Amino acid sequence: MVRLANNHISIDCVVLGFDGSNLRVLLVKRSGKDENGEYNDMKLPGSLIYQDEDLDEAAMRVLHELTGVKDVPLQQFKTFGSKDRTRNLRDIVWLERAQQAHVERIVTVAYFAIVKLDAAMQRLVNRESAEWVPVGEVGTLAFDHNLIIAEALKSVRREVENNRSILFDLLPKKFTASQLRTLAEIIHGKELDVRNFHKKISQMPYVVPLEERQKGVAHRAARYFKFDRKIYNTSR
Amino acid sequence: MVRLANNHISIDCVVLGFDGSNLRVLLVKRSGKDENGEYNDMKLPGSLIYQDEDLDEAAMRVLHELTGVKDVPLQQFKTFGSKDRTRNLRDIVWLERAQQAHVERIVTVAYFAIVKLDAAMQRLVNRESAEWVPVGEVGTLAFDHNLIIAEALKSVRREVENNRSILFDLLPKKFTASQLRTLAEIIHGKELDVRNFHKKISQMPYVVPLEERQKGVAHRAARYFKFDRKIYNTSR
DNA sequence: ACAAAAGTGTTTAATATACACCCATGA
DNA sequence: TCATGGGTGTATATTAAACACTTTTGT
Repeated sequence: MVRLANNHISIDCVVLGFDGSNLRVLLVKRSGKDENGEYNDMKLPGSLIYQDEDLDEAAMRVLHELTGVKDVPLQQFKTFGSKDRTRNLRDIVWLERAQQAHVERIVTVAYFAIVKLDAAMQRLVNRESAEWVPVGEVGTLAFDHNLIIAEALKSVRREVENNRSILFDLLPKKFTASQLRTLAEIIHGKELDVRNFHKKISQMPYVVPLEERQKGVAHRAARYFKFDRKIYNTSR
Repeated sequence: MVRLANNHISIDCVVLGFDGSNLRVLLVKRSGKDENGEYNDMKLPGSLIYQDEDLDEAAMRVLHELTGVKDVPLQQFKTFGSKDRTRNLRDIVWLERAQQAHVERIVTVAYFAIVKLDAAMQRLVNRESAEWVPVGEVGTLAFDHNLIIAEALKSVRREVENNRSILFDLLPKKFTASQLRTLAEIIHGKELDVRNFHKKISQMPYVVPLEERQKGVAHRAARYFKFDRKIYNTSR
C-alpha cells in the first residue's frame, strides 16, 4: 500500500488528442451503486498525492500508469477547491469506498496534456477501461470534471496563442496542410481561409514540406509536412 | 477559534500596486527564533483554508483582513506543492509553532491581485506590519514565496496581453500618458516609443483625455486621462 | 536662459484579409 | 466523366515601427 501525503489533495489530468477531425479527451470508466442501483459513468484520470511526490510527479505518474508513455509535457492550469465540488451524493459514496475513510473536501490540481492519438494510444480503449471521447460528446462526469474540461480547453487555447508548437504535438509526425488547418480551426474556434493558411505555412520554416503524398484517396493526393522542432526553437 | 478545512491547503496572495515608477508587492513581516537567535523576515500574506470557505473566498478574506478592501478581483494563477517547499528549517519551526501541530506538507494555491496604491493603501505600512516593497528589491522570503512572486509576474504579463483593462487597475483614477507608458514598459519589459504610444492612446476610445493638467511641476504640465470602463466593455 | 519632461506627423515595413478557379485522383 | 478535396496569387486594408523637433513651466 502506498502512503498518501494526505487525503485532501489530488490531481486530475485532462489528456487531449486529435483524431483528424475532433479533439478527444481521455476518460476512465467508473462504476458503483447508488439509490437507483448500479451505475456506470466516467471521470477524468486522477489520483491523490503520494507521500514522496510533488504535484507534477503525481500527474506524470497517473498519465504513465494509464498510457504507458513518459515524458509527456503536462501543464498545470487551475486548482479546483470549491467546497461543494463533492456535492453529489454518488461522488461522496464512491470516494469514501475508494479511500475507506471519511472525506471532507478534496482540492484537486488540474493538468492538461497533449498527446499524439496514434494506434498505440487508441488501443487503450479496451485495455484500460479508458475511452477517448470527442469533447463535444462528453456526458455528465463525476465531481466537477465537466467544468475542469471546459477550463482546460480555455487554457489550451490560451497556451497555443503564445506557443504554436503545441498544435504539432496533437498531430501525427507526418500531416497534411488540411489536418493542420482543421486543428487550428478547432482551437481558434473559427474557420480559416485556405489560401491564406497555405501562405502562412510556407512562411513557417519549421513546417517542412515532404516529397511524400497521400495514397489511395479519391481526390488529388495531399502533400505531407513535418514539424521540425530544432528549427522552431532557433527561429524565434 | 476558526475551524480549518485541514492543515494541508493554504492560499497566498501576491498583491501588486504601482507607485508611479515601480511595481510594488505587499509583504507582511514575520519574526521568530532559529539557531542564530531572533530573526525578522517577510512573507506573502496568506492563510490556511477554513472549513466553510472556497479557495477564492479564503483569498478574498486574507486580502480584506489585511487591506480593508473588498471586491478586489483576485485571480488564481498557480498552485505550489513541491514536497520541499518547506525545506527550510526556519519555515518548519515557524509553521509548527503557528499551527501547534506537526506539519508534513502544505500545498498553496497562489492568487494575484491588482490594486490602486493610493494613500489609504500606503497607510498599511505602519498599521499592519505590512510593507509595499518594490518587486526589484524583495529580499529572501519565507518558503518558496520568491518563486511565487516570480510566477505571479509572469501571469500578470500574460493576463495584460489579453485584457488591457488590468493596467488601469494599477493606475490612479486620473493619470498622465507617461504614467501609463511607464507602467506598460514595466509590464512588457521593453521601452515604448513616445509618439507611437500617444497615437495608440488616442485610438483607444476608453482612455478619455480630461481638461485638467498637472500643477506645480517644473516643466510643461501633462494632461490627465481617465479610464472609462463602460466604453471599454462595449468597444470590443 | 536653462533644465526637464510633454507633446506632436509622416514614412515605411510587416501583417492580415478578401476573394475564385484549376488540379489530381479513384470510383 | 464526375465527385471530392488539394492547391495556388494578387490586391487592399490594417497595424507596427522608426524617427526629431517644438512647447510649456519653474527655477
